Amino acid sequence: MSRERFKKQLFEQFARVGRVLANGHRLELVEFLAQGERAVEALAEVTGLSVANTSQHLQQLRRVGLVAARKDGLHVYYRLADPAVSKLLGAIQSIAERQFAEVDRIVRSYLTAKDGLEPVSRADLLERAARGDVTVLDVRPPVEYAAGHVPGALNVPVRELEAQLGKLPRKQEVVAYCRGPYCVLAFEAVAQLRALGFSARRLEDGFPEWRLAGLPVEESAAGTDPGPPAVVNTPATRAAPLTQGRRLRG
Amino acid sequence: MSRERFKKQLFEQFARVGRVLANGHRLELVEFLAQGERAVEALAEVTGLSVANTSQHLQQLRRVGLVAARKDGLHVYYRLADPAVSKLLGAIQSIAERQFAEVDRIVRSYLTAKDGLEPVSRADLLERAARGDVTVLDVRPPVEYAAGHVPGALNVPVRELEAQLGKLPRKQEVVAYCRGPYCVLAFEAVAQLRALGFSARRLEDGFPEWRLAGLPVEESAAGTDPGPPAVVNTPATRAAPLTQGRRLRG
DNA sequence: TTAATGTTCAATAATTCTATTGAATATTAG
DNA sequence: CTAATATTCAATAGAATTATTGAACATTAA
Repeated sequence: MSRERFKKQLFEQFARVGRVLANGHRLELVEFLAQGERAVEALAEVTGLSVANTSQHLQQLRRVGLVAARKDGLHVYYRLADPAVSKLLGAIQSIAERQFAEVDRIVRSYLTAKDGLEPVSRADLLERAARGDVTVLDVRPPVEYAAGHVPGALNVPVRELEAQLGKLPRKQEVVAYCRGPYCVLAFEAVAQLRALGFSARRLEDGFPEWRLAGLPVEESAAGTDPGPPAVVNTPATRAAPLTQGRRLRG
Repeated sequence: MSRERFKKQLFEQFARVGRVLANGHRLELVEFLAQGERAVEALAEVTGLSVANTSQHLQQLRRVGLVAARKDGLHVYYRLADPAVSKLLGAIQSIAERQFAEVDRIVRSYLTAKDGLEPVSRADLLERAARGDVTVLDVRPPVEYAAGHVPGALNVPVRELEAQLGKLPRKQEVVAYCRGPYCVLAFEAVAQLRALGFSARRLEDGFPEWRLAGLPVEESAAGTDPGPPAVVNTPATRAAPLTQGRRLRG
């Protein structure tokens, strides 16, 4: 094999990974999977894609080793193949962020209020939580909360926020978080709370980054919905063949 | 703006970066640019693309902020916009590597000899170089050598290796390196040297990774070819508009 | 000014990717 | 066994990406 051909083949392999990162829906799937494993239908709902289409995107992700899958009964649960995938997504986001005024513009145009939205750093939150002078608010759905959350965090999904205001002390600052720097749930919660007179800010990034940073994580059953088995991101079971001996139809 | 629309737009922005990483030639360009800046024609030669095509690929890389460009006289010099881009490429390569038996197969099928090709770690090389019991061999072209190399390394391009064997002491092990883990020059040099009876191994990864690791770098004029100005990877000058006031033709 | 050079632009055909549709497959429950 | 469910497969039309071509542009030198 000539050196030129060798190089072409090699970079073609690398590009296969790149191609899979070239679609917004797939990146969204990766972001969502960063929290733990999910079945196809749930992923379809989050992204707004059809189930069939979601399945195809997931298989592309799986083919290049970005996600892994595990079959349990009727469901196939997907998860990130490696925490490094989360970092890869972060790198892409940060490059996009740095480059595109547009990313900033989109974020800002969604957030009507501009001031006071500086996020709280993980270190600050950890310290203030230890002193007990802050209310930590997890605005993700109970399923995700159950799979792991910041110790001591209250779980109030955004939809129920207004109904459950009573849970929140008014004297302390509220720090809200959700899935990651671009998960809009926390933005929304902060906006709502501030509109209601609370002092509220976002945590920098979100829960996956908290976990990645090696900070303490609490796991517990959620009150309402047990959700899928709370096996979170264990890269132990490698992608076994999902279809046994199925072949093209003659 | 609804939350769904907001998310779609955001991930579409991220996917713009992903799309640019979806092509083998562009990844190859990034790998080559990891060593320092290069003019378009040189990049076209390395990748085997036409100049026009290379230019278009480079502009795609530039549009999403992966590379930056600087115009000097007739030439436009491209460079990585940020060392983080090098890491991003590395992440993609490592995922591809982990997933594809094929990547391994390609590499191995190019290397006829399998044994003794375990690379030398950077730490080992640094230590042994200090003791002087190893010959460090930089097999990249003189231009690249001049822009920065491992201290004390001899620069003998692969093509001239056989002619310049006299420079190499036979009693010491030779450690060869080039651009990165997938640069084939070092593989070739090692294969040649071993065939000639030398004890030879590769350095793990290559020079860009050496530099990224913060290890000492020596810069010097190359013997033969001064090459382009040896400004290496300074993210200081941001991409100024390259075309001044040029418009579509009526 | 003109000529030469390095780079970029614009249009095009060939290839590749995407979402949709409806059918096929595996698993569980009855 | 049959029915119901979750997922995957396969075919297809519409959209996007790629390499090629030749021309246009910007810079330097004469």
